[in-house]
Amino acid sequence: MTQGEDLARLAGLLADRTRATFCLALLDGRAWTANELAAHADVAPSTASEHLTKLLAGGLLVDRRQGRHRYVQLADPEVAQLLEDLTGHLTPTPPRGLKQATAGVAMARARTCYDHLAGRLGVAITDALTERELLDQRDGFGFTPRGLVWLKELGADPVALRTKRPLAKACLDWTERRTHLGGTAGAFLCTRFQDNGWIRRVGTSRAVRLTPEGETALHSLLGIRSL
Amino acid sequence: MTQGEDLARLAGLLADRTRATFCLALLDGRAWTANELAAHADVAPSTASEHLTKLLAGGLLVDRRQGRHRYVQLADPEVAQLLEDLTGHLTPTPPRGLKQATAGVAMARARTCYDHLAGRLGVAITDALTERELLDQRDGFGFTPRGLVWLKELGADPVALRTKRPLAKACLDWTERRTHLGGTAGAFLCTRFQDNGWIRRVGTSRAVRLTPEGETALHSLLGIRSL
DNA sequence: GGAACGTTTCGGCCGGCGCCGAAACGTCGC
DNA sequence: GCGACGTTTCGGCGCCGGCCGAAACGTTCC
Repeated sequence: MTQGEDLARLAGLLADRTRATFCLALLDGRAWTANELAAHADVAPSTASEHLTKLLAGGLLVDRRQGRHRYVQLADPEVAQLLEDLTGHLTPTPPRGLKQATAGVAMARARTCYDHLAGRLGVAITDALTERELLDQRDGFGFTPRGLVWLKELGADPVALRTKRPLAKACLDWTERRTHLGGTAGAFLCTRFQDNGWIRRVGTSRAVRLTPEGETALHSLLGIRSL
Repeated sequence: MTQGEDLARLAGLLADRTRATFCLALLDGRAWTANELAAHADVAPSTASEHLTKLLAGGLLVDRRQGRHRYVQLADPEVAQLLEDLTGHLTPTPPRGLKQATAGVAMARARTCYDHLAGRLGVAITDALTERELLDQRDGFGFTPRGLVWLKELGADPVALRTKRPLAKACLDWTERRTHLGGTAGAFLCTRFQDNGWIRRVGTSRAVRLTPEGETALHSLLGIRSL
């Protein structure tokens, strides 16, 4: 009985245009300031502040105060997963206009899913890892011993990756309808690729673009030719 | 941008105590009448009617009119999956009182998840199917040729099970945090078990109880001893 | 036909919520 | 210290949405 109230409370957090826009923006995994979000959702800063306190209190977001700024981001990967689930269940509205259409194409090709890679790029990497027996999807979803070595060779710190959050996690992709690699390993690969200049963010969106260097690197590293 | 509005609209459907209670009740997979739901959520019939039209319009529910009754149920298994996802993300509130506690134990042991079996029973069946190589979880999630024969021997109609909805689908269990069998095959097993008198509903809840006949049947059929 | 029953529509009430602008607070840089 | 800036608090406004009871509609049962 009280379960219904809890569900209503959770849904209520997202049942507002402005708050929903905030959360979707935060799905890029970055920390935003209150002002940025206000501008993005086209509301007054004071309004944004009120919404943020609600989302904070609801446990969907966490904040980090730095000087006169207040950075806010999704509370944890589970929240991101929840949002991905929800957006996946939306009735797909056909894109209006060329701009949105090309943006959709870029997102489908490669994007970040909270803190790891998704889209065709994310799936391709996951497939390649599985094919080379670095990742094992047969029982559970985890790295093989050889896969762990591979991660280490890429510069991963085995200790840093051993947290409460699972190393590898299957994350469902709503454009590909396939699973791709999440977890701390997925996050590591995403930041590593970015640091190496293999991928670059497209504008301020969640879409990313594979650089020429990234293309050759992916080919030599995992045998991925093109998307 | 409009994506935020869509998400808000979807969440808004569940952002009401009464509507959330309706949806959670409908998670048992059965069709309820408007009056039953009104009584269950403790609101006037007229209020329930208004909520139902909203949920209908929102695509979460479908209705079937029969005489002077209006039966309503979840629109499709995807909606059920969405609701399961959401409830799984709720902060688990400790049960208050002995009644709720025992109810929780029964639910954890065996329950229906929309139209198939979940809880320890559901997971045990899925594990047994996998172990006997009737179900294959290695790539994708599907029945092996031998598994299809097994289903047929249980009385499944191969034609009836071949619909747009997948035969086997991995469904995440929020008490066990493991996957169990959904899809048309999962639904078939659930109704078959019920028809055979192997399981019986506990009161009007989603919890089910394994009958003595069911216990011996599960042992001979899949080697499952006890939960 | 008439009574009982499930359902729906309508009006009206009430509370809550999102929004803004103004003002206050804190921090940073000069 | 002072101004600029990001953020928050507070009133106040307006509207939307949930709730009910009364009445109407349709079906079923007798």
